[in-house]
Amino acid sequence: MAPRAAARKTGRNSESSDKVGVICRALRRAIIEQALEPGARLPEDSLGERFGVSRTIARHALGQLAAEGLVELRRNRIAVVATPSWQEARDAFDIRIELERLVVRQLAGKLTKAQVADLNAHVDAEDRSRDGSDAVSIRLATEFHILLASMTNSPILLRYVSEVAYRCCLTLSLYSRPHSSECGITEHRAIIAALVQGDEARVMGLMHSHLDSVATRALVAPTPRRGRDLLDILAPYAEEDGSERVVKMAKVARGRA
Amino acid sequence: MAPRAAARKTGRNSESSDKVGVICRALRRAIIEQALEPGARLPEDSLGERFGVSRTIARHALGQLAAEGLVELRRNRIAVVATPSWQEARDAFDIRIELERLVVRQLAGKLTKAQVADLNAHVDAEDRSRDGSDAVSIRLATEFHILLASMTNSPILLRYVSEVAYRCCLTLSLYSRPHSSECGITEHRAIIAALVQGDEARVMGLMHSHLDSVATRALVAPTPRRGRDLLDILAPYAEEDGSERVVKMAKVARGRA
DNA sequence: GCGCGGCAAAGTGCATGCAATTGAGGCGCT
DNA sequence: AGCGCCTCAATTGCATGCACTTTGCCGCGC
Repeated sequence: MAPRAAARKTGRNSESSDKVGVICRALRRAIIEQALEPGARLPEDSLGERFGVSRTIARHALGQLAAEGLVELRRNRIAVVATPSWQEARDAFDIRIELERLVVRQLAGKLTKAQVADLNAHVDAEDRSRDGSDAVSIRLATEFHILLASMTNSPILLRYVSEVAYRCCLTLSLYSRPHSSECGITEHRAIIAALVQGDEARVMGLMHSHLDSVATRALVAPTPRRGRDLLDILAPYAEEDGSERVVKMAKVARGRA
Repeated sequence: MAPRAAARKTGRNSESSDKVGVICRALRRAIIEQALEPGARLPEDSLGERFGVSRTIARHALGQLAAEGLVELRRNRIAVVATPSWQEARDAFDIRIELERLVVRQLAGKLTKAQVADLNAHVDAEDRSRDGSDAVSIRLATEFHILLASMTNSPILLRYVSEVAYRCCLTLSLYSRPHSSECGITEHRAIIAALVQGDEARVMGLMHSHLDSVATRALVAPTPRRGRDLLDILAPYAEEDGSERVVKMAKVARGRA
């Protein structure tokens, strides 16, 4: 009733109930903070119950997350948090390096005062988080890069950088030593400075070496060494019945033998 | 029953009924062949009816395509084929250039005989398609790049190259002159040759200039000039109720000129 | 003691039904 | 005629129900 009168409210309303989005964001965050480890089971019912929605919605959210590579969906089986292979982790970092070079190239010398302030505030938050849990500082480090990407005003670039950064973040929980993280903060500050200064080549170099160092520091072992990895190694063998599979970007790469 | 015995069949079965995937592939293809123009409406019921599934499945497929940026999903409104802005088209090409440089860098000098044969066969097909419809040759040109990406054995790279290539393909139907396409074929052959020869720098340069020339040749006008563009231009203004919105790649474009 | 076969619980795959929202045309008012 | 309200068909948002698949478990035969 009074549809016309309510129409004004509708605008605000349209944002409010994005249930799928809420679940996606929550899960993404839980995954990158390692509250959900790779391999963790994500049954639709439990998800639905936890978030107060039906399986339909939970399922849809899992679909989105699977499209982003954070979740693995196997037919008739419980969805699990993705467990990227070491090779996939390397590939993700390679892609990320190129994408973020693009980001800083577009941004060099073009940041507004407000944006610089935002960036500095974020790095300050990173600094403060060094006392807290590792998980939070890893998340903040990742979000620094996403914040940067959001400043390009390129929705596409933002989306790809976000995705690949989350994936890289996920791999850290698999292949990195317990340590890490705090080291990147000074590099973040250097990147901001170089961006303000506006030297394209220099800032691209900085970003490149920053990510490269994170990658090589993080991805320590050519073969994963963690509790679950026997299962990981066996997975590709146990999976198939012999028939070839279309390039579904599923498991093609595993074979590094 | 006889679950153990039936297990053999299950393997074959698992491939057969991927209804969501079937719909996605069909729609993707229809979109890049311009059977579905940007702005075309995609109601869930019609889709479901056409493919013999329920709305639930059609909806899920639309969700996936929206995640890939081929479809725009607005709450409580009919889904439509995406209508990227000119700027988004440029951004997509920029990203694509970087990603495909990565592809050829990984592939240079590492192609097997079989792979080279596949590539040549594909380009032959492109050649033959010059008599046929523009749509098909555009699709084949795009698929050449995807074929290349699939040879890297990096599922992640393959996924991103595919997505961004499809998006670029989509923009061609909006911003390019009727002409085009056949020109790229000789460049494809040159790239294959350089890959076989194995000169990394050279093949990266070739790929770069190939894509760059496609982009600049294709994206002719800084402001789109096509039937529906008054609506396009007005869309961002008509959209909001004043509250800020994160760059959400929102666009409104209804057909019906 | 050990493995095989089957049963039951858990979980997914999908369709359908109902409420809510939107968009468009009709109707009256000015 | 022009303008705005109101109503209704079209369409989406979401939950629920049913069938099928998978998996763990228990008992049976060897």
